[in-house]
Amino acid sequence: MTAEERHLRLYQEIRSRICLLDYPPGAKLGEEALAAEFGVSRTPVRRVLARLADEGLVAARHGVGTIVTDVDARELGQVYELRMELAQLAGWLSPLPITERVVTEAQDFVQRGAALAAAPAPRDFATLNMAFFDFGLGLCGNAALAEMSERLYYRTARIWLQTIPALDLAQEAAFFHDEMRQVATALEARDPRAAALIRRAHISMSYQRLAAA
Amino acid sequence: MTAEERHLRLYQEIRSRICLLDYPPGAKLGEEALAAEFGVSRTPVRRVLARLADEGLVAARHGVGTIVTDVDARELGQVYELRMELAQLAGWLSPLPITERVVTEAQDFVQRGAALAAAPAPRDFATLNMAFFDFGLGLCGNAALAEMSERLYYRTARIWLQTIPALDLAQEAAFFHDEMRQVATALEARDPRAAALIRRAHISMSYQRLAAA
DNA sequence: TGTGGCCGTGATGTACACAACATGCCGGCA
DNA sequence: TGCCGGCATGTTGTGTACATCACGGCCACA
Repeated sequence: MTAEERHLRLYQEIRSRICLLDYPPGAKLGEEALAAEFGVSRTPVRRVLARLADEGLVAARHGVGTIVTDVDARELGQVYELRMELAQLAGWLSPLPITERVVTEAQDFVQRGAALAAAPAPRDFATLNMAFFDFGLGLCGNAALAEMSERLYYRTARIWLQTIPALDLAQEAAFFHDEMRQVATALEARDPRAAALIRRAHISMSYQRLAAA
Repeated sequence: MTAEERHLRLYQEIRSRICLLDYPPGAKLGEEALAAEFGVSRTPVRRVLARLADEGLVAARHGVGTIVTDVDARELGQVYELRMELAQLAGWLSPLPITERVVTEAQDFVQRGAALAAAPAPRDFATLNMAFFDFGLGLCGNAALAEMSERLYYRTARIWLQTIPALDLAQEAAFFHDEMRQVATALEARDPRAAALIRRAHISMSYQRLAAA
């Protein structure tokens, strides 16, 4: 395994733990502890934590520790405002041709969404949401747009699991299932712009519910 | 001076050198050489190069060196497409109130633009362009949007100086001067959306001229 | 003379030791 | 009893030696 692959695995693993609240905001990510867990030295771990710090997910303070950051309301609103616009743009800037395989994947997501709605669990919800988001990135032919969208998504993804206790989990799962059904319908019609508009609408509604809670 | 400040200075300095072609695409950035120049060890330098690698400005290859990347035509087009949209969004998503000081700064940029048009020089051109871009970032109240715009700008900024020999330098300086005049006029009218639309228009026209060369 | 393998050289990647720093505790003193 | 200062402890930041890797030149051999 090459160095870059190791870095990517470590990065995605720790990022995932932050977004799934295995490391909640305020948690201390000890470099030594992580190094021991993954069987490497502090150096590659610091490389990953530096990247997470650049992306705003953690903050390293000398003599104290590397702390998972919190998401304040102002930042959250700004990120969602921008995410809405980018989600729509994904349907207009170089959308990739919708292949049969893409449609099949979308239908598979609908089924997984149905299973989630039947037995909702916060962690499964968040995991499926991340997977569906990654699927959406694959439909975007503009690499820069996909990169920015991913960066923004993961920047605030963790507040979702933080807010779930104040929301109706079953209703949220139903909304999510509906979103996937509508997106799948748009993709079956080979209409990337419709899919993008649906995504934008659901991001908007999701934020409204988040902000109200 | 704190560690983060040192990092930021080093980062901005090296990024500037890349965008001003002091380090042209293909150039090797030796960690040891940079460390010696700035009077530090390889460690902080590697921290900076890692960030530049994450942003796509350089590529570190084990056993070879850290190389300044080139910008291919497809990436350039996608980045400009997205930058146009973001430039317009800056006028709509939380634009900051336009103070008297902002107007004064804009008028100062117009004067500097006039001086540049009177005696055009590629490097001065690029430097003023970067300064004017940073000024524009300060008008955007959406921190996420400003961050993404900056990232995208610096990602392809170097192709400008690369393409200048194939363009009409005096004409480009005149275009740039016009852009600053129009933006200043919009800001004097306290109309951030007009300023944003002007920025978008000039990004679009600038790309058309770049792509034709 | 052409070619293939070996090795020197220099680069980035990793590990580790030490410096710099923040925090909390504990004891002395007013 | 309250407060203040020093110190122990643990953390991130830095420096440095070594491991790993790629490239290019050189030499042996066919």
